[in-house]
Amino acid sequence: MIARMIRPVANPLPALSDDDAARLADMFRLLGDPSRLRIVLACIAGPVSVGAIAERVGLSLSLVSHHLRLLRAARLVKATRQGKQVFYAAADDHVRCVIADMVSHVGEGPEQDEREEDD
Amino acid sequence: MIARMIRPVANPLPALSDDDAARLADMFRLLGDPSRLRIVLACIAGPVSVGAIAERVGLSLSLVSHHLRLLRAARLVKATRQGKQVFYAAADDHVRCVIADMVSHVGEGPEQDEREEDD
DNA sequence: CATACACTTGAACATCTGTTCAAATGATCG
DNA sequence: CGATCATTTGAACAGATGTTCAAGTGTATG
Repeated sequence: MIARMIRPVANPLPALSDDDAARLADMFRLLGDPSRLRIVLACIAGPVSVGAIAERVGLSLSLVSHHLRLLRAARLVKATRQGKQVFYAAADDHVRCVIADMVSHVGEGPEQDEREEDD
Repeated sequence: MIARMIRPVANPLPALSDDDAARLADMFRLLGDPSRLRIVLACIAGPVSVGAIAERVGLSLSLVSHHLRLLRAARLVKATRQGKQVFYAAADDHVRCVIADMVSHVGEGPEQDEREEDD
């Protein structure tokens, strides 16, 4: 019940420059890979070590690390060293919001490819 | 003022299945291409013809059509025929939200690649 | 110092994906 | 019907991208 709270009906999106659009696209592209997205989802849960992530999502340590590097560079996740381990967490609430919104969108309709729907 | 309204601090994101994650990733991947994202942005403005989009974003008719097909299949945009022309618009407010949230994220910090920031 | 653990890095490979060009479809008008 | 406009489609190509394997850091422990 409290899950789906007051949703502002979307900001006006003040005319992004082509450069801004490119930066945005970079972010979306990072979330656009299933493995990487699952890694991000694992990080949203809370600070998790690389090994824990790898096990959770069922990917090699190496691959997870590669992905984390990209996500870190884009500031989608942030890292914290603690002894031998490195813990990763979602950078801020925006990434959670973005994903939550997209979940809403997907949950909307079972996605069928039709030409028009104005009949 | 009314633009940035009450922002719920993000839904709990109720444990997505690997399948759901894949579907989500598909959506994000579509927004992850600069050309395609600019097309979506053009569609958010309001119902626009393919030709108008092509001119606005500076891409060939053919390419825009190819992209629109993918966006349509993912229900990110919806099409409406009107005479010879076909008008496209953003499917719903969710896509606007998603993009707006990502804008917020990018606007947050000028993105630098550091190992840790807990000092 | 040497060993072991946790993670990172680099190069190589196969695959996917955006783009282009040419041809085809659909719709309106004379 | 033939012509023309608006959009779509298919095949083909170059470049980007995810994945793997092997080797390289860095940190604690004995």
